[in-house]
Amino acid sequence: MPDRVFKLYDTMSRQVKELRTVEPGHLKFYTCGPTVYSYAHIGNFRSFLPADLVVRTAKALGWRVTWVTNITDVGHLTEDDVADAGGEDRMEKALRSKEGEHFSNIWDLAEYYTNAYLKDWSDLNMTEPHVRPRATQHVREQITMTEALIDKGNAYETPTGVYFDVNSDNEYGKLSGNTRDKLKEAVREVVLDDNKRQQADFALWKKDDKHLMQWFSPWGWGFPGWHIECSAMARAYLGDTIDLHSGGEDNMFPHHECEIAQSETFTGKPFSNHWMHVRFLQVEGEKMAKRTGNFYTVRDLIEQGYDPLAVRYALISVPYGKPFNFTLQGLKDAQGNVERFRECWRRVEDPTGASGDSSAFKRDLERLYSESLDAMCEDLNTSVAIAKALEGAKTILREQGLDSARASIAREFLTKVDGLLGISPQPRSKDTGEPTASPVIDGKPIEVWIEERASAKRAKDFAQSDAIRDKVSEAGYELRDSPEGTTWTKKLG
RNA sequence: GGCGCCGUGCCCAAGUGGUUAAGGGAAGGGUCUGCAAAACCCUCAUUCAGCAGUUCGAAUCUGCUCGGCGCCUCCA
Repeated sequence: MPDRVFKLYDTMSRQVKELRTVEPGHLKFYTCGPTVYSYAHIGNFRSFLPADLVVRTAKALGWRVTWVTNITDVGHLTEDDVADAGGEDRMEKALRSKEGEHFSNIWDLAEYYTNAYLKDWSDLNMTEPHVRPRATQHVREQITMTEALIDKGNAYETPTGVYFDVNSDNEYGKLSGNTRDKLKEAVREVVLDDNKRQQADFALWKKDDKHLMQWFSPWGWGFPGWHIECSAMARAYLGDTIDLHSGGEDNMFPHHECEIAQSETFTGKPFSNHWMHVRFLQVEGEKMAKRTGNFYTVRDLIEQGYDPLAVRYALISVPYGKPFNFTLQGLKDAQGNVERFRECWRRVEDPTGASGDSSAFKRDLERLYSESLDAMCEDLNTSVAIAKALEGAKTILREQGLDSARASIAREFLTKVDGLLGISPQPRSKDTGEPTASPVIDGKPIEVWIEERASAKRAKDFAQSDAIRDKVSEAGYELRDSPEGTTWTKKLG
């Protein structure tokens, strides 16, 4: 296999460039995770999925990967008048609006939504990171870092908290282009906080002895600022300089800008050598919003009968740097293609064909996998990578019956493609457990209808069997006959 | 006001200087099947928003026009 170069767009240098690792063959990668104040929505996962694809691609290249992605379980503030200076804590707000539903306190709320997030993550077949640190478990490191920044003259204490002095960092603004001069010219209305040296200064620590989550610090009771958690956790697990840092495009400023300022003034070394940002998605051509009714969580879509892998497929079908319009039609298209991979696996598990020369078959599949990996190395060109994988699926399905040699070749292809893209699911042993509840139609479970239809078919009473099919169909389910019997699936809305 | 993205067949979409403009969906035809589904085969852009220019050569580069969108201290 020729040595491949893994290229990714780098926000800092504004160009596609090779992803290099400080330690040869070992990628150290940090991804900003969600604040767990509600269910994560498909937009959250649209931005996490490319990180998963970076990890998969790096592994396919034979690299070792250490991937850290955090969970922000202490809320940052809702008001943006002045950098982190005011507003309401997002998690406290969520607790108040949802109090009495499930949660007795804010820690329960964080725990509940953390678990929901982890379930969605796993449903979408995302790679497990090596560490998934939580902000509340690293407050000590955040305090230590804040103290050091005060000592170095990069931060100062006021009656309301500790702030980072952006004037002490000449490079502030290098990622987003929001340099200190430009920030002064910002046209937005801002409320000046007299406690701060300049409005662009952001909080490292907020003094607040009323906050629902508070810790004791050298500055009294309070809680850490939003940006400092990622600096502290990235350093704790990956060291002073990491190879790659990713997040949604909104993270670029202020979050990542502030992380860079904190980390680089603290260590005196580069924080991350490569920056990746994912564009926000739209839904049915509009910004996703609860108000417009186009707001989806992963569990919403699964509830509606969509395959979680189809959701994954749809969300990665367009490269991460392009505007992406998520549509239900696109999701249906995705579902059909995921089914196609499933059909490939069925045939691989049950080879029936006569043996013959399989060398061309092998050569084609090896080439297609290689082209798929090439595409991923070109700034994660998932459109092309998926197209190559699908060509492989068609190559497999074209063989009327696979002999054992071809089945083995096909199995290797499907396994490798699944490792790279995660959309060609190797069937787990005897299904995934969790039997789906049988729907009841006109007072009878669907299994009874299937049995009655089978009897009608045996009696050649096709009018009756078709009537049953229609009845089940009207109830929203589809029957599918196969040599092994009849199965049912929920029809998609 | 600043920064940036996009406009390719009925729909989604890859391609960013040079052989036949990927792939998926839909649609039409066919094979198979009691029906349905699945699967396979065939058909489906002389053309890339418009105009002007650079070039031997442009969907790809430059300029302008029209249209859609994102970010700029809540947000993935």
